[in-house]
Amino acid sequence: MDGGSCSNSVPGSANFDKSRVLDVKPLRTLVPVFPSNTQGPPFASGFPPFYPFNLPQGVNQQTHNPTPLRSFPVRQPNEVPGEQHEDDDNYEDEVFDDPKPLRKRARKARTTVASGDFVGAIGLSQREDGDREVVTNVLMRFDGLRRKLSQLEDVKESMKGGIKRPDLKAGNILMSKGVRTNMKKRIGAVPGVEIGDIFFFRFEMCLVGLHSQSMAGIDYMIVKINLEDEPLAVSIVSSGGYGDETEDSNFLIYSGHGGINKKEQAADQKLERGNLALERSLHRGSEVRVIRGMKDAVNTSAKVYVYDGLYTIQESWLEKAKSGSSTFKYKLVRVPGQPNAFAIWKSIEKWKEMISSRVGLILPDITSGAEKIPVSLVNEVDEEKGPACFKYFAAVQYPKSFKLTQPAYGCNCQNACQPGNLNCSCIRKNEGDFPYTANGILVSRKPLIHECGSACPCLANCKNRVSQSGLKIRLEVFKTKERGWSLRSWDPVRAGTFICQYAGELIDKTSEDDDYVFDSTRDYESFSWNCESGLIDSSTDASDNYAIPSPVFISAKNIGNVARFMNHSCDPNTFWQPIMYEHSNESFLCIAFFALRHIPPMTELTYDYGISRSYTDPCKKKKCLCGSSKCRGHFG
DNA sequence: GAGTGATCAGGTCA
DNA sequence: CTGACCTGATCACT
Repeated sequence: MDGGSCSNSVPGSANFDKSRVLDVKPLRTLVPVFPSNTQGPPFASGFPPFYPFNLPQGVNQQTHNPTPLRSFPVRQPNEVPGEQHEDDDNYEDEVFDDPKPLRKRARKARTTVASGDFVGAIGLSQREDGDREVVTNVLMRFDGLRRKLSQLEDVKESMKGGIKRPDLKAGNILMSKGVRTNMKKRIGAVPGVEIGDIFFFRFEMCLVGLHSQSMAGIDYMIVKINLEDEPLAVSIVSSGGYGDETEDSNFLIYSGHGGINKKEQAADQKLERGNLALERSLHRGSEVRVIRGMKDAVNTSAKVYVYDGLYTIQESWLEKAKSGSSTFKYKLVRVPGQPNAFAIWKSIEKWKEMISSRVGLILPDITSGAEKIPVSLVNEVDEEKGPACFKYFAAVQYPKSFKLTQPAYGCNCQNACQPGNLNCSCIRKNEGDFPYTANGILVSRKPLIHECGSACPCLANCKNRVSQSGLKIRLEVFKTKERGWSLRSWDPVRAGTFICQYAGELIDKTSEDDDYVFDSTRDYESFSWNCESGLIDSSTDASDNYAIPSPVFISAKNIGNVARFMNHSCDPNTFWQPIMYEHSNESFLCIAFFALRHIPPMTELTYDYGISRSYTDPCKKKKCLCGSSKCRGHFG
């Protein structure tokens, strides 16, 4: 890819009111950065192929990719940030040790107008009223920062005390920097937030203006009606703490707040604040946004929140709890005509209990047990009984010739590799970063991630083996109306979650009649995913706009896994990440897919197929049917 | 182990 | 400025 291009479409780049941008902080420079430092395998100098594959250098590499990859040397203590840190332009804390502060400032001024991308403040008008793009942008930046803070906390874990709340820290930082939207409270829909959107932290809903209380379940605002101030509810979060009735997806019995004392006995609830606002909303027939919270099926200690659209309050009453104290109850009814959201979750619950209740089910498990959890095959749109024949295999098949001849070496950690332990050679290979958070979420995209393998003595519960542990989310292969078979998840998927590898046969190069090929040499649209630098002092991650290196071709035509069903989208919700690990004294490379953002259940999983550089005939490109607003029209 | 309760340091907004 | 509040991570305990 052209790592230096600034014209790519990054979330949040298009519709900013530039005149109102207060503080635009460009991350990327206009000029490609050529690192002089050439240490640090595997992409140290120029453009080598992936470590074990010494394929002849393809034509595409030289002619179409003049930008060398940046290297990722481990930053030495006292190392003066040089050329390679130009991306950190907004890194005020580092300016003092920059040998060329003047030039830096000049560059900043020059690139201000061209920026307006992932990094930078949100325009004032968009802080008040957002749209889909800003909402996505804010959420991506929140999670990037949260993951980074989480990674830093994991390192400090040995130090006692200090409860880990990266979500609060990240939210606090973004709030103070003005990285938020829909600050104006409103009754009814919030621009840019869609019914069915999912959230994993209360702060995410604060930042996009869906529910601006970080803890409280009822959010309300004072509305002037006939010159009188009246509190009206704007949104509620039902998360189970008060024993709400949530069985029917069209109704909800919600309890008022208060009355729960930690030490003393439960007290009567009072008709004040949120309770009063709900009462007034009932009288006025005012609509209330409802967010339903429940346990995350994948990470049972965490919670997921679904925005389930607008409800009206039908009735309210006072109920005696077991303790004898009285509690307010509100019956909310879903406004008809809205797309299903929570109802889908309820259906999935049923399918999980009894697979035969899934309408259109062809096979309960297309993997025939090759994966730890089943992948069902479903067709709800026509009569086709399944995709063309292929052999299901969960991993890549490596031909002999590709196997590494050099001896592999793993780490020598005894139990599980500990973040921050620089004696662990696997961590050192990752520039000192542990690639995943404690619950297995990818922190940052990198040119290559090194996982522990069987050459490492650490135990199988080592957290640095995420891509080797098989499927964790419940997937379904399904027939689409226009785009053949596709893949989606029954479980909600949070950003950075490992989805699957691209399994298949490793081949020399692609043949043009193979629709099931993964080809790393294509042109891929760049995008930002990592934590932007400048938000936290210790953020040393380079921009993730690195060029995609090295030829890797995997054909899933005859042998493959679920990944072969993933369709292309110009606005994808997953991305691929090269991962290397060692096994039986040999190194293996795999392509792993991770969630780019939070993905609600039953949403089609897609990635960017890229555009082949070897086609001279543009007619061979395929017409794109992704339907996104960012659609480039074709792919392949 | 998985599920639950207790505990505690944290945020924002009114 | 204080305090209420349907947090989220962790640990002890079934």
